[in-house]
Amino acid sequence: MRAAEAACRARKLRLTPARAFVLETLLESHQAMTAYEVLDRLAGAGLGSQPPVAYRALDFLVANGLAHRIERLGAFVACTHGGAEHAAAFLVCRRCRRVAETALPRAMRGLIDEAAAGGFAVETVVVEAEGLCDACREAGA
Amino acid sequence: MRAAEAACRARKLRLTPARAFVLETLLESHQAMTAYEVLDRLAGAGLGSQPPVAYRALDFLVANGLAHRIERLGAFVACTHGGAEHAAAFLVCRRCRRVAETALPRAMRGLIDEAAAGGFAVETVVVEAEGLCDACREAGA
DNA sequence: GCAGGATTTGTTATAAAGTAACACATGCCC
DNA sequence: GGGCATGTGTTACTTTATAACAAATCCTGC
Ligand SMILES: [Zn+2]
Ligand SMILES: [Zn+2]
Ligand SMILES: [Zn+2]
Ligand SMILES: [Zn+2]
Repeated sequence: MRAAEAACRARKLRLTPARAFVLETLLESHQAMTAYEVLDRLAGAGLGSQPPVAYRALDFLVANGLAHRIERLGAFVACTHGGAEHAAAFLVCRRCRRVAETALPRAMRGLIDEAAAGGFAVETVVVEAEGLCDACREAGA
Repeated sequence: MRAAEAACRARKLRLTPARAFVLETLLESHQAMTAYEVLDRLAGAGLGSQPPVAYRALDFLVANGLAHRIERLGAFVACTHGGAEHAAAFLVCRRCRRVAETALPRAMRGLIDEAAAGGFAVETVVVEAEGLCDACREAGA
């Protein structure tokens, strides 16, 4: 959180109350949250009750690398890197929706270069591994 | 298409009229199609007009490796491998929604092994590179 | 301080994507 | 041809996401 605030100051981004609240909410949740779950929290805090409020805050956080959208779940998680420039991969538990962020394998370069050779200009890469986390595996599939 | 029919016979899968129609539709479309676009075609062919009709056919095709869901788009493409067992990565044009299927980099193994070492059992991996295809890049961003 | 532009918020309404549930039909095995 | 699995038709609904536009707020240069 501190890191995020610092990153926003450094980049002259406005971490408004709603945005800060959403980021804190994501940081405290240990699972991916849908926009509507976030919206519930916002409503509870009196910061807005309509979908666009949640989507706007989330869009801001994602655009500035403070949060990530997990495509597989249509849900969001706080970034664990405090917003520094980075490419990430995710381990997504299909049972509890817990998400671990890891470094994007260097080997992905190969894919990008190959694509470029074929005329395709890669801008972003989504890597999401779905499976079962430790706790869920022990608890039974 | 021939390959898909053969694969279904070999695996005792029922490629019913609706399923075959959806697969053909995807094969002929050179872009990813949403479930509702598929549904429109189905309706046009008199094969059903309600969302579950499209989703059931698509679920069948995806479950059996004859089509893939592009998470980034919430849309579907026919597999270019005729259903043989395989892990794929995708190059997704954000402008025209054209999708190219490529082999999943062998290096992804590293990610999977690393996850396993951390107690996470990977079952499937989604790799989608988003960017601009050759044609769209030339036409201007 | 304050005009004027850019950004952010509040709100309504609507679009798009996906699923639950259940009755009915169809194929398949014996 | 009885019984069971699989597939279909349909209704209704949930979840996810955006368009559009007016009001408020912030910044910047004067
Ligand atoms: Zn991150
Ligand atoms: Zn889990
Ligand atoms: Zn494929
Ligand atoms: Zn394109």
